[in-house]
Amino acid sequence: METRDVISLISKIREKVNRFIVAEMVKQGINGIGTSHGDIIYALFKQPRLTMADISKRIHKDKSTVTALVDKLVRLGYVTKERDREDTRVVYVALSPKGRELEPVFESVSTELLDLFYLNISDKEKEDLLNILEKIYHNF
Amino acid sequence: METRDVISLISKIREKVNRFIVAEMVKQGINGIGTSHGDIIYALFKQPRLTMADISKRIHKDKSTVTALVDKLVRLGYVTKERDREDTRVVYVALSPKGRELEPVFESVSTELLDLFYLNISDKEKEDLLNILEKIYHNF
DNA sequence: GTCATTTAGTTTGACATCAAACTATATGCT
DNA sequence: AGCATATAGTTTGATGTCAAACTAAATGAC
Repeated sequence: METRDVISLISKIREKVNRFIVAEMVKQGINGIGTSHGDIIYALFKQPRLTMADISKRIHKDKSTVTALVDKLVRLGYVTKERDREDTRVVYVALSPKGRELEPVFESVSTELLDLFYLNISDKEKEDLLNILEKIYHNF
Repeated sequence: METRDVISLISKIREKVNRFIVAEMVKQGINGIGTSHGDIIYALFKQPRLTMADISKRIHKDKSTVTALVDKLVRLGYVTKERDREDTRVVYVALSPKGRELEPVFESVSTELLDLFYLNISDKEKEDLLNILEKIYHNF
């Protein structure tokens, strides 16, 4: 029960959350998608198209990582890549119809996750938690 | 500022913590060591020798991952591997003299990390944070 | 005592990830 | 206009990670 344990707890919780998400997706028949792929798809629900650089910034992953992640999503048929006509360096990523079908699945997994995550946590605790974590985040 | 953000914050904080640790180690002249290697060495400060299975359990990583991590530590000269005479399936991992020299470095990095992490966080907040995170952890 | 099962660890194959080097294109300066 | 610089993405190489298959050794049931 030392203060140091908080850091370890944070790692472990993150791990549990990731495993939960992947497992729930598999239960709903969605295979081969990790949390980073999910982050990309989630971003595309809100913005119909994003460049590789946009995605990199959004999901906090290196651009070369994004190349690999998006290429996998293309392979799985969830998104498409298209070059900009004017600035041919730019690539736009957008959801395919199959990708759009994931939205309700994501919604339900997200709901289940939050229900479990916040089980027996009061509103005040939720608020405190958010405030404290934000302070810590800004310390770095 | 939604409740959902907490999960994303946790991921980001964990990422920051890991980067901080690795960067501080490099500053102190220790290269090639990631946080998982650090976890192994840290465990060996407290227990003079551990089996591969012990380590796997301690650091929450697959046993095959532990094989790779420990082999790297052997290559870097920080630990040694030795088979048990009686049960030759078992391998003991222990710190080398070079590995033991890391203890003060770890101490100082750990202190710096905690100082930064808890900057401007009151004792009450620390306690609340630990309690809430423990509850969440046990939800999974 | 022999055979099945369990246990400890390694190997293999796949993939996420990053950093550095690279390609191609656009922009800016003169 | 022409060259230097900046920007967008990809490729390459290294590493951490897991799961599944594998090897070797110990345990247990009969």
